[in-house]
Amino acid sequence: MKNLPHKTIERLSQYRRALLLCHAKGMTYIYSHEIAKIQHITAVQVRRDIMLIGYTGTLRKGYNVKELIDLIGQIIDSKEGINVCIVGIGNLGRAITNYFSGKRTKLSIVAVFDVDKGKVGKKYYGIECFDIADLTKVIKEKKIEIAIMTVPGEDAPMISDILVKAGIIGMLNYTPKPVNVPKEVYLEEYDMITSLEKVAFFVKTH
Amino acid sequence: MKNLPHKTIERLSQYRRALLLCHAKGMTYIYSHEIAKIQHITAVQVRRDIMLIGYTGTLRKGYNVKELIDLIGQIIDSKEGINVCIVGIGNLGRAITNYFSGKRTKLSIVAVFDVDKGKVGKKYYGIECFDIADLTKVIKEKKIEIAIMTVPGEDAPMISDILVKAGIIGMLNYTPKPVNVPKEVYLEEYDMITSLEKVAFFVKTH
DNA sequence: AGGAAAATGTTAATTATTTCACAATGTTAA
DNA sequence: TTAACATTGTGAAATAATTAACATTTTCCT
Ligand SMILES: NC(=O)c1ccc[n+]([C@@H]2O[C@H](COP(=O)([O-])OP(=O)(O)OC[C@H]3O[C@@H](n4cnc5c(N)ncnc54)[C@H](O)[C@@H]3O)[C@@H](O)[C@H]2O)c1
Ligand SMILES: NC(=O)c1ccc[n+]([C@@H]2O[C@H](COP(=O)([O-])OP(=O)(O)OC[C@H]3O[C@@H](n4cnc5c(N)ncnc54)[C@H](O)[C@@H]3O)[C@@H](O)[C@H]2O)c1
Repeated sequence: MKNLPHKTIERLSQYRRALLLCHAKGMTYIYSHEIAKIQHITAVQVRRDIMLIGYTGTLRKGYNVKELIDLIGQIIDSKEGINVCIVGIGNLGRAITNYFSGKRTKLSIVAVFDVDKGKVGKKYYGIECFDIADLTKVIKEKKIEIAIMTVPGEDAPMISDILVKAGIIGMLNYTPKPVNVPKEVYLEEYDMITSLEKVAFFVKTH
Repeated sequence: MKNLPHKTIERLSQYRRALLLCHAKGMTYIYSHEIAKIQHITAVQVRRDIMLIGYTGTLRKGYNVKELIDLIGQIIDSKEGINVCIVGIGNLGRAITNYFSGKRTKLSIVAVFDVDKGKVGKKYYGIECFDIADLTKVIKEKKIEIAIMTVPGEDAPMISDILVKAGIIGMLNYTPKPVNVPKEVYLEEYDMITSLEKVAFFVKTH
C-alpha cells in the first residue's frame, strides 16, 4: 500500500475533491465512469486506482461516495494532521491562504510570514502574519512541517535554507527560482509559465 | 519532432527559464549536469531531451546557452505569438498577470476580465480590465486564443462554455471546479491542494 | 606522444503508467 | 426463468518515460 504510484496519489486527491462536491449534492453512489468524466480520464483508470487502495464497489451501483471519501482520507491524510505555513503574503500567498482556509482539516495553515512590517501582526483570512525574522522560532513553536514559498524569486534560496534548518520536511516552491534541499526534504515546484507554454505548444500541434 | 513527449515539453520550458538566468549572468556554456542540478533531475535526462530536439553540444564544453535558448524557443514558441487573457482578476489573477507581465514575448496577456464594476476599466500591471459581459467581443477583437480562468469555482463551467464558444483553443483552469471542453480545445487544470496533499503524503512515507 | 579524465550522444534495458480485454456478477425486463 | 445489459475487478499487453551502459571525442597533463 505504501508504494502507490505518484500519479495515483495525485488522482486520489482529485477524486476526493470531486466526491466531496457530489456528497454535498446528496449523491450516495457514483460510477467509475462518472468520476472519469469529471477528471477527463478513463473509467478503467479510476477503477484501477480504487483497486490499488483496496476499495471495492458494488456491482451495478458503483462506489459509495462517503466510504470512498473516508478511505481516500485514510490513505493520503496523516492521522495527526500537519501544520503548514505560507512564506510571503503577497497576491499569490493570499490566494493560496484564502483557498485553503477552512478546507482541509488535516492540513492547516497555521502561520504566514512576511518581511513587510505593514503586514506583520495583521491577520489574513484568519491566520496571523509573523515577521520573517521569527521564522525559525515560530516553525518550532507551532510544529510546522510543510512550507509554501511565495516570496520573490531572488529570496527563495535563502529562505529555503532557513526553512530546512528550522526542520521543515516538505516544501512547495511557487517562486520561479528552483531551490536545493537535502534529500530528506520532499520538494515540489510548480510554474504557471510552464503550464501555459505547454498549452500553447499542444494548441499549435492540434 | 512533433511527437516530443509531454514531459519533455515541460522540461524544455523549465530549461529555458533556467538558461535565461544563466545567460543574464554572462554564462556562455553549460553542462548537462549543471542544468540537471538546477532542475533536480539527472544529466542523462537533460541530454536525452536536448537530443530529442536535435541540438548538439560541444564535447567537454557543454551546450551553448544562447543557442539552446533560441532553439527551445523555435520548438515551443509559436512563430506569430499567442494572445492570452485572464478571467477573474482577484488575488490569483493578479499574481499571474504580474508574474507574466513583460516576461515572454511570444505569449502576451492582452486582456483581463472581471464582473466587478469597480475593476472594469482599471489597468492591472499595464493590462486593461474589461467587463465579463464583453468577453466574446474582446476575445474576437484581440484575437485571444488561450484563456486562464481564475474566477470562483461555481462560475467556471459557465465561463468555460462562453470561452469555448468565443473561439478559445487552449484553456488553463485554476478554479477548483473541473470543466468540460470539446476535444479540439486543449485543457490543463491545476490544483494547489493536490500538490500539497502529495507533499504531505510523501513526507509521511519518508 | 600517449594516457587519463570528462563530457556528449545514443542504443538498449528497465521501470512506470495506462489501456485492453474479458470474466464475474448483480439488475432489469420480457 | 431467462436473456440482455451494465458494471466492477483484474491479469496481461501496450505504451511512455527514465536510466544504464558505453562508445566516442576532446582536452589536459606529463
Ligand atoms: N509558480 C507560479 O506559477 C507563480 C505564479 C505567480 C507568481 N509566482 C511567484 O510567486 C512569488 C510571489 O508572487 P506575488 O504575486 O504574490 O508577489 P508579491 O510581490 O505580491 O508578494 C511577495 C510578498 O513577499 C514578501 N516578501 C518579500 N521578501 C520577503 C522575504 N525575504 N521574506 C518574507 N517575505 C518577503 C513581500 O512583502 C510580499 O508580501 C513571486 O516569486 C512570483 O514570481 C509564481
Ligand atoms: N488552482 C489552485 O491551486 C488555486 C489556488 C488558489 C485559488 N484558486 C481558485 O482560483 C479562483 C480565484 O481565486 P482568488 O483568490 O483570486 O479569488 P478572488 O475572490 O480574489 O478573485 C475572484 C475574482 O473573480 C471575479 N469574478 C467573480 N465572478 C466572476 C464572473 N462571473 N466573471 C468574471 N469575474 C468574476 C471577482 O470579482 C474577483 O475579482 C477561485 O476559484 C479559487 O478557488 C485556485
